[in-house]
Amino acid sequence: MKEQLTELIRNAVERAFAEGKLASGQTPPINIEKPANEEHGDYAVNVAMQMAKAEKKPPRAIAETIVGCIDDRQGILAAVEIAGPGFINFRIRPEAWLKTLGVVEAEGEDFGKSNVGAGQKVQVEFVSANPTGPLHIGHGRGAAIGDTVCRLLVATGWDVTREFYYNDAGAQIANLALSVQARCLGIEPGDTRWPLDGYQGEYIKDVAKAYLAHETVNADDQHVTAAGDPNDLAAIRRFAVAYLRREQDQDLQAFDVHFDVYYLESSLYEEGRVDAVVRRLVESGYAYENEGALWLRTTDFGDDKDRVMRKADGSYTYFVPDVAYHLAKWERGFVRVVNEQGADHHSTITRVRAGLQALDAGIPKGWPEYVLHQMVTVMRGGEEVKISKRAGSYVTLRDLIDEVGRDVTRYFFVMRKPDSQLVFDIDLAKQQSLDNPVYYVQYAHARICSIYENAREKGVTVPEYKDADLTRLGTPEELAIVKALASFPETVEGAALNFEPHRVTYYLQELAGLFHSFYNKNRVITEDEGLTVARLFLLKCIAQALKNGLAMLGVSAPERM
RNA sequence: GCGCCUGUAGCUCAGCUGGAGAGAGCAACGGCCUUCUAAGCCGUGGGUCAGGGGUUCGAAUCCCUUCAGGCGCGCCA
Repeated sequence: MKEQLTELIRNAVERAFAEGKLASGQTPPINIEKPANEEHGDYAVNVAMQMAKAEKKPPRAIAETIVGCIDDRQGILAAVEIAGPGFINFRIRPEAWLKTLGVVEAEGEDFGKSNVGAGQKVQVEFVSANPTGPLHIGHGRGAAIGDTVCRLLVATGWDVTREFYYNDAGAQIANLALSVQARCLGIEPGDTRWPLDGYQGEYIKDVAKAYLAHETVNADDQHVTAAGDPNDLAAIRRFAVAYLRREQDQDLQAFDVHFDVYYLESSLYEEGRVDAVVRRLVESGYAYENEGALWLRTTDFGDDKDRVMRKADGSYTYFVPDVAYHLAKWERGFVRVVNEQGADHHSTITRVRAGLQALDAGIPKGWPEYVLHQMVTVMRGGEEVKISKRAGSYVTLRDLIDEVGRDVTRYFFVMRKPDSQLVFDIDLAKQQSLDNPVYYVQYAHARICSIYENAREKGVTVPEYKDADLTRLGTPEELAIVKALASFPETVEGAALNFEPHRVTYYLQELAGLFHSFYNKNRVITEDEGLTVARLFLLKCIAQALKNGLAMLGVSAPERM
């Protein structure tokens, strides 16, 4: 609908130019918006105001001219008015609105999708937790946002690769191996032989026990049988990584999050990519030696200080493999790369981009893109639950899913703009009431299914578009629903474009609210067969939109609650 | 001290990339079930959009600044 109207206006402006009624010859971008006030119609456009300067005419006069040039061949307009400082307000004919329901049926599960991505490759990296412990709440938010962004990109026509990157060989992993080894040998935290900054969590004991028992673990990307020898540190490391990767996989599966690629930091070293990147950076002239270390002049690319690449001890800082990894992404042909990560790592953005620019590899300045999410605080019984890895008091993602369910967890994590901090209220999440927006939306879907059931018992089947006489619909509540349905694709597109899944949750709550309101005011199944069929069809469209929207969030649409 | 994020109703938060007397949910108060799920609906009250400047025909939205909160500022990842 919005698109049709945009064309109509653009044509009108161009016709005005062609007929010499307007002089500037420059068509500004047509911004159509939905006025907050209903008296201002269904849509409003501000072109006349935007053109005022170039035309050297008052906006209202320009508006008059444009309106005079509108050629509404399809007859979608009921009224056009010029209002306020120069807005052109449009009212769409109810029949035109109702026609959009045909689209909902025709597209079915695809309703809401579009093809702005045109099948181009995009890679989304998210979670990327190191295998040193179970996934915690922060990873959960990242997983929910990242996966939803992927679903939204798929829905808007992109060819999406989901990728998980992790460090399987660095200092932290060495520390992990030492911690497991200590447990194998019966050493406890606090013991003088306990490794410095060792991982103290209970789960380390489980890893040690499994290792000593020669267990075999199969993770998505790791398959290792334990050697069982507490003196073989390398074997312990391999086993511990696989074990904890498997744990994380189970968490992710419980969350319905799946990856296409697991990328190992160690492979960057094995394939010589890290050395190659350092060489290229030295050749490009942005590197220099100082105090025994090799530095990169990242300040040339907006960083606030230069960064060390190779430490005095000869090893690399983490940011070098990071650059190598992103160069590899670029070479794999991703025109777009999106990194979803916690905002506490935001300083890596400048560094990674600076490193890539210093390569002179023709990588665009703003590549890769980032979605950063702010911290999550967990509340239970009105008190904050502290998350401390070292102390072992630990709210894991799996604990949360087990306690409140996958649907609620996913929904809550994407309910807020990633930029704002999130308070996860476990008590609220567990409530099966109107306080809980997930159930509110799901209930609308279930309610519609229940009405279907009822209709079936009375011998009425769910109708198709061609069976329904939609002119029977026309109450304000019904039209409000139809208009909301028509705006679903725009909502999805906006959410995908801005990496803002919360827009979908707000949309769904609004649509569910419109339905509940309609339901309380009207009966669907009545003696009036024509009206019954028309309304059943409207409900079918609502259910479709709810289901499709929930699917984009990875949340189920139950038929019964 | 510097960088990023945030500041909107008592609480939790939207505000469609600058539009037309500022919205939703919860909480408070008052109503609606012999009829398709009351896990629902309807109504009422509630605001210096943190403060101050600026740009603009027009600012919660953009720029500057002050204040408050969070995160980050390693030859850690």
